[in-house]
Amino acid sequence: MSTALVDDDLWSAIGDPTRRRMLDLLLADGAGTATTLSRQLPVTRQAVAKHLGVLDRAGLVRATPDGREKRYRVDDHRLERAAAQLASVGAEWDARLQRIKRIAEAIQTTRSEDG
Amino acid sequence: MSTALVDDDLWSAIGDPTRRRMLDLLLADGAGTATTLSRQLPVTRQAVAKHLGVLDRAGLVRATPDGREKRYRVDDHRLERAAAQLASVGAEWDARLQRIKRIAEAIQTTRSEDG
DNA sequence: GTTACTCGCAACCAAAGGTTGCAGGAGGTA
DNA sequence: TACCTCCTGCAACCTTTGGTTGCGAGTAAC
Repeated sequence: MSTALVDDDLWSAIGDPTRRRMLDLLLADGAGTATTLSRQLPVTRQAVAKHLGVLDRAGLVRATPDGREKRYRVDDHRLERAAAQLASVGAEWDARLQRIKRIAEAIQTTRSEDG
Repeated sequence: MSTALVDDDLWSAIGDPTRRRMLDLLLADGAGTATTLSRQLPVTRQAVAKHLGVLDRAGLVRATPDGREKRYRVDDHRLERAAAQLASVGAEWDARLQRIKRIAEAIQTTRSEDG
């Protein structure tokens, strides 16, 4: 079962569209704070801060206190793992669909031979 | 930006773990009703029915009234598209990470040459 | 016709994403 | 030092969503 392979915390962390955009921004800029990210997003700083908390607990980002700022950076290994899980679920579904197609074709063939 | 390529309705439909398990079950069994699915899941029939509504509106499943039952089947094309989107987001993140690694290595090299 | 099973609707609850408002700490500057 | 600015964190509140229970209605089988 494809979902059995998936770390549900990791998945739910990347399941939210705002959090995915935040990861994109962090990757593009290298790092960012709740304030800088909120300036590039259609949500408030507090919403971003909550999301950063979720991503932090999921291990996808890590914080570095820097003066009065709290600078966040993507954890490469964790995001790689998340990317791999996405790909694996997609691949699993594809494989199932292909299997179903082959079975359907086999049934067609059998019917033609019978009829 | 990776998220820009993603149909948000489609993604949010497959973002829920229960809905992913439902898709897995529908693929494995070929078809199912709210009642049969709920028997294989840790949630009630009504919850399953709501999820089927979400999946239906996202186009990932289609319903066929069959006597007193309402039989649901996966829409192959739509799920293929969803799988492709998952894979593409994962691939995009991978590509960004690799790019960052190459840049980091280039900086290392430059520093060694300078120093 | 009665019994059993399925579906759909409505009310209700808890968690999550989002908002506003406010207090506090770290820097820069007169 | 005092002041002003900016970033952070906490708390209250609203709305959506995943989930529940309860109930009424239709279909199938005996």
